[in-house]
Amino acid sequence: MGAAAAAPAGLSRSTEDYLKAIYALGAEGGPVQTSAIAEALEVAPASVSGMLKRLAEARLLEHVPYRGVQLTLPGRTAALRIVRRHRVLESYLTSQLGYDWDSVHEEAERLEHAVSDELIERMVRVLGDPQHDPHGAPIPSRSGEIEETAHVPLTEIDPGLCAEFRMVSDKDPERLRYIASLGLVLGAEFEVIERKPFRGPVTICVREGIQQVIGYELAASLRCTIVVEGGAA
Amino acid sequence: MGAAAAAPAGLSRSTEDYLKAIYALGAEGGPVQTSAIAEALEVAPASVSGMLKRLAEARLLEHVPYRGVQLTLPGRTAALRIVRRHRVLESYLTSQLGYDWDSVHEEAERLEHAVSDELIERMVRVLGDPQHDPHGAPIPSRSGEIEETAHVPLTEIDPGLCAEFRMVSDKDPERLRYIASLGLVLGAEFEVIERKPFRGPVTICVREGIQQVIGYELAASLRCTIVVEGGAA
DNA sequence: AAACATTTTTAGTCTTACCTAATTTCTCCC
DNA sequence: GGGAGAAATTAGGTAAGACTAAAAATGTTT
Repeated sequence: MGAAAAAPAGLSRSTEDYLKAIYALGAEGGPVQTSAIAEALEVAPASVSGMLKRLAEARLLEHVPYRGVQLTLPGRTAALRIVRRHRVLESYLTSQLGYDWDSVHEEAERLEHAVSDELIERMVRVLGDPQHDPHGAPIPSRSGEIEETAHVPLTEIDPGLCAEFRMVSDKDPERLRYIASLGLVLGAEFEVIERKPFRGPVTICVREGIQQVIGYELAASLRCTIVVEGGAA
Repeated sequence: MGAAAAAPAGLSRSTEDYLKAIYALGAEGGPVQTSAIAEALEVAPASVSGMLKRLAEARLLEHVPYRGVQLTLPGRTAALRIVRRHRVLESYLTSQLGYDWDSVHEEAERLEHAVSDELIERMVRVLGDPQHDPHGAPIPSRSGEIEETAHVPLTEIDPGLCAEFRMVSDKDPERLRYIASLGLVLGAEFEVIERKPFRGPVTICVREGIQQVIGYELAASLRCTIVVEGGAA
């Protein structure tokens, strides 16, 4: 039973988008609301209701009317297959075709529905089995396992501590360009200098003498791990 | 005026498939019949009639009812854009991702509708501006120009002459595998030994002492150029 | 030129997936 | 416990793109 849970083939582009969105929204396991899906996919809530009925009939999710939805195992497996495709594509486009981390998302978003499993596995082979995409997100395995990320938002790290920048959402190109302009590339280490109250900005020091002030919203999107001084040796 | 004729963006997958099929069928300039399109795309003739009406309304082709269709300049440009994508993809998948010439077609067929122009141009850059796809078909330029091919079917080459294998359709994987198994790779030189009448088989000699007998249908699909003995120096 | 065959088009359905508008359900507050 | 407001669903419509069956145009034969 170790293998994948019969990932259903031949899902429509729309179906794949819904499953992916529901998976992303329901990462914590709780039920996902219609309005959240509507917002994520930029469609009217009524359209979502209609699609949820079809997806529930196909046993890809369970729908409790007026309450929300939850992916079934086959639904989750199908969603993770798309997530794998998306992240492998982002990795490949970045490493082999010169894309920047702010422009790959859009391209991967279209390609993920068109590539074959074989092509994805060929890309994986060329890349040497990458574990994370260019934004630090873990790439699910072929059988649908995904690494648990235990990252902390920058807004929750106490001043004085050192941290490493580990992950950020790939959705907004402008934000990604701005982050890079601050000197924050994946794996960058920095010290938290100050944190203003009431959702105020966070000040960090990326390199000796260079401080950056980061607004709360942006800081909250930066996922980090706290660096233990002298971790090795 | 030198540039492309305003290639319309945002065509549906179906629309792109129709334009590509009509372009391929109408290579000689004559009108293309409904039934030919239906057969090429494996849809009912009635479905083709419906789509032709939409395409004519969009000014992508001219439709004379009961007679046939012909692409307009914008239609031809759009078709050549798809052909370019398809052939660049086939070249890239073969050269960079280890696909064989018999398996690339299917993958390219799906990807051609999903890739951006930017990705295609990036692939072109990695490949060093290839002029032909893995089956010898010319790759249209970005502005929609395409090389005229003046190849001869193997069935029309007289015994005693030497020829070079230049191009073959990418559609049938089994046929491609068989062709390769005969020692016929693109650019291979051979001598025509014998040609039986009444659409009979053609015998060729690929290497000293090794003769191959090729059925008429297959031989007709092999496009070649006649080799002039001692062409250089 | 009439009759038959072929090709194409029209007519009428179906499915997917979206929309707006109207209704229903849930939640929260008084 | 009743009502206001938010959220979700149903109802009814549109567009693309496919289908089958029936009708019309074209071509071929005698």
